[in-house]
Formats: sequence, C-alpha cells, structure tokens
Amino acid sequence: MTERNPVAANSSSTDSDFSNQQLSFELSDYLSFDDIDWQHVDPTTYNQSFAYQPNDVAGGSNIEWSSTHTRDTNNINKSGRENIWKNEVKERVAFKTMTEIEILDDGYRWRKYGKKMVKNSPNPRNYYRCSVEGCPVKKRVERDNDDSRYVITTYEGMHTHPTSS
DNA sequence: CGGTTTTGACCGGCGC
DNA sequence: GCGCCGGTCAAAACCG
Repeated sequence: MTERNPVAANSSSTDSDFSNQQLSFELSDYLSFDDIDWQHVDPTTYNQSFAYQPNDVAGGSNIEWSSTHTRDTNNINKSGRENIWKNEVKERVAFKTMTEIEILDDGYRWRKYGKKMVKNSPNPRNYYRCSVEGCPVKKRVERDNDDSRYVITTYEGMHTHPTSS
C-alpha cells in the first residue's frame, strides 16, 4: 500500500517555493476533510479502525495517510515505522508528503513544545500543540526514516474551535 | 512586550 | 530495580 511517485526526487534545495505552494494546497484540503470526518466520529464507533486511500481526497499522488480510532493504549512506534499506521492509540490522522519544508501552514497556530531524536534515524521529531487554549490537538512532524525527502505529519485530537486564520 | 522556539531535564512505561 | 526510550515541561533566549 505504499505507492510512491519519485517525481521531484533528487531535489536537494532548489524548488522549495514550488513545494511550498503545492503543499499548502493539499494540506488545507486534508485538513478540512479530517475536520469533517472527526465530527462524524462518535464515541460508539471509537473502537473501529479504518484507513482511507490517498486518492479519495486529492487525487493523491505523493501523499499517503491513514486514520485509526481505537481505545487501545499501547505504545505507538516501538516496533518500527510500518507499524505506526497499524498501531492504535486514539484519533489520529497521519500522512506523508514529499517536501523539503516541514513547517506547514494549515490554518492553525502551533506552538512547538518538544524535539526528540528517534533511535535508528538521524532525523529529529518535532512536537507541536495547538496554540488555542483548551484545544487538545497535538501534531508531530518528522522525516521519514528511509526517505528523507518525505515528511510524516501526524495529527492527534479534534480542534474545538474555528480555524481562525 | 507577548507569544514562540530552544533545549536539557524530567517523567512514566516497558523490557531486561 | 535499572536503563532505555518516547513524550512533555519549563525557563531562558529569541523574534515580530
């Protein structure tokens, strides 16, 4: 289920402007989508876990993501990258984007509260929290282990306020 | 000046 | 019990 398009593969640091444009477009698409989706989820279906195809949303070319809903409290990525998507903790939407930019404007304001080096990867992982007080949404941004041109963004929780931006 | 980033310390779960 | 590891805190620096 890992379909990658090595489109702008060997970009080192040239077309950042292009990537930025493309990204913000697709991102806002996703964001509005999972906003709607999360409002549909009610506690009774909390146990199901499901995943969407990338092309359901934006004709997805270089983005893959999935969403799981469970009340399992197991740890997230003790067992490696592949299992990140399979393991269930709580509402979570993750997608992977080929870009060189990791600071993505998705219409919310985020406050970074941590940065960690993950084992087996030279890439740090950044932890963000929604700046709106009382909003429990967190997100985590890290580069893919083996494809450093990809950025994995994971959203966790529901926004309890309008997009304000 | 107020919010944000930075960065090491701290904490809790888990495996050995 | 100890150490590793992922996640969070918090204080000072930073920046518009």
